[in-house]
Amino acid sequence: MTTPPTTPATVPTVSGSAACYVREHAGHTMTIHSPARFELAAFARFTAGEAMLGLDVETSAIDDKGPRQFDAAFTVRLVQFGSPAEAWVLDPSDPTQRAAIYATLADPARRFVTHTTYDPLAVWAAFGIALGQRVIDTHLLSKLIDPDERAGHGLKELTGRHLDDGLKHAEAALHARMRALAPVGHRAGNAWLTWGWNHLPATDETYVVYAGLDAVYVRRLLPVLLRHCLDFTHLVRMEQWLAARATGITIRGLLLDRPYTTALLDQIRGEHHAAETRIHQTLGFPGGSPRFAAWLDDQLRAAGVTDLPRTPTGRLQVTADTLTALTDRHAGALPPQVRELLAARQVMARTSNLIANLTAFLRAADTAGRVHPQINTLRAKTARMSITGPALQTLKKHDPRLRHCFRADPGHVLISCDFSQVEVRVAAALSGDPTLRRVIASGTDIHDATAALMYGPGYTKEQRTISKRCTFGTLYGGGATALAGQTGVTPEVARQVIDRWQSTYPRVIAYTKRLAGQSEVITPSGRRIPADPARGYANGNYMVQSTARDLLLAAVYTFATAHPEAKLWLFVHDEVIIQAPEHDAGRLRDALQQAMTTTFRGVPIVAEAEVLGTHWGHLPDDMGSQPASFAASTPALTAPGDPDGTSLRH
DNA sequence: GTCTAATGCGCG
DNA sequence: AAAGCGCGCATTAGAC
Repeated sequence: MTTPPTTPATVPTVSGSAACYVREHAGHTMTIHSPARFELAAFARFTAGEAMLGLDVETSAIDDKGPRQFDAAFTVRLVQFGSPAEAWVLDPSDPTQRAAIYATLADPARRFVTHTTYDPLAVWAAFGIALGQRVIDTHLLSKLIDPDERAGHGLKELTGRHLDDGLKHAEAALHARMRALAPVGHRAGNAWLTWGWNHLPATDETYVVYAGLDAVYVRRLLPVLLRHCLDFTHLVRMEQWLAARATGITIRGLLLDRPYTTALLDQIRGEHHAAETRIHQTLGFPGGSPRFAAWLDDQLRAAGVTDLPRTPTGRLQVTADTLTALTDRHAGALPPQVRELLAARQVMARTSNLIANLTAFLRAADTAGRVHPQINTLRAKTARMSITGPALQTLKKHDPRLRHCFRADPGHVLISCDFSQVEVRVAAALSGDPTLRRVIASGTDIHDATAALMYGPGYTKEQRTISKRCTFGTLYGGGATALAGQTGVTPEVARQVIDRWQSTYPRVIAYTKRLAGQSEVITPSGRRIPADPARGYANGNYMVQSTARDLLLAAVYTFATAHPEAKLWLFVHDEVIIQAPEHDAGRLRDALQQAMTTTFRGVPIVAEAEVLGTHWGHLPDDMGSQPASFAASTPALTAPGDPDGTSLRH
């Protein structure tokens, strides 16, 4: 693609800023109307002629670790509406323009195209309007076309690939402008960028042109991407529905039990500090320093302990894991004082992760005590979702104190439902392996039955464990080395176990072998996943993991559309958590379990639902009273409007 | 000290 | 023949 030079043209006006700017890229002329001289009648004519508008917003700078769009200081500085040839850049600080923005966004007949969910969230935060399914996301479409995150799904990359490099030029110009205007003291590192987003004048030509072109280009991109989606338009519909629900979860937010979280953090910090002080006072340097590793290394050498894990530069590796192994194996050989400092260092390792988590919760919460996690509905190649800010899918499950930080809204309870061994069931359904299908149909424990088939009815506990690992290893594409590494058996023994598993379920093996040779995996739902040429063995996992994800989506769709009174609260891969009115908990628990209990190609898919109660994590009774009371201390909260549909807050 | 890449560890 | 899969993010380690 050739790059004709940008043709800046400014339509002169009587005084001050121009009314509009004209830019030409690759033979495409685009007019950008400035907020400096807004004309309501002309804007109304423009919107009346466009059924689908490109939508983009420019906002104040965002701190990713904070409440983002839900921060009290967050503002939308510009709102842009675009057709393929024209953009209107509006400044909401002007009452006339604000009213025009509001009327356009709130019009239930109007559709928008944005890139990512950043803009719909900003629209909610600034105007209280939930766009719901009235918005289509080009990022979502791009992920359906190529689910590989590394394919480049940014708006600049996509428009550069499919249209021309006009946006890239506009962005470069904007950055140059920000650097040029940033005052002394706001130039180091990325400070100029933060300053620019917050303070660049709303009528600055470079800023206005950049903002307007974003809306034009996202609008131009839509039909190009849609053409690539013709083979899976049903997925587009489904994913758009899910994205709107996920945005609803983000908007509603999860209620943080702040008194509990704060008290817990204080307590853990106390433990951490005590351990750190003990080491510092004894040795004269902090437990986290490399000097501690060197000291410990010396002590271990003196005690005759060698052959320990080291970093590439030869330093002793000090992680929670290596410390535990060390204590388990060599504590007896160490003098009491060394043993004690080692234990203190372990406390530090254990508590630092907790502190990081709890701090992140509190930082992410808005003034009402709600966190608004970002949900990427198509993060993994397999379409698995990710949750960030905070990363709620990765909290240590066996320490219920972490999950206990989150609670249902007053008068509500949380209900969780998860699939039982869904990946094994999906593998049975897709491969059609008669033995595995029979095992599942019989309703007995899959791992018990597998061990019995492999070793006879008198199988040992160890044999059950290794055959279970073998089942998962096969689904993941693992081999003898991996199995040996996990179980401690020799690779030869692992090889024999795998052989036994393979002759028990030969059709599963034949199926994954067949998939391994393909350059692309197409799932039953029509999803296309490109294979990694060097790792064809991963294809089986892509297929199974992705299909399991789509079974969850189908079930959630069935449930959520039938029961709008229950609110989706969180997804954890093969588990969904909803929030329901307390008085309705039993009925909605049953309905959720029923929706998730289905049949896939003749194989039963089983799910189990459970009413969790007011909090996510359940504390054992002896932990309940530990950190300060929280039950009655939650302040009355202003309930946000219902963001699931297309609704208005005010 | 500051930055980044790798590692470790949490979840499924 | 051999190959564990998919994530997020704090910590660690090393370069500058």
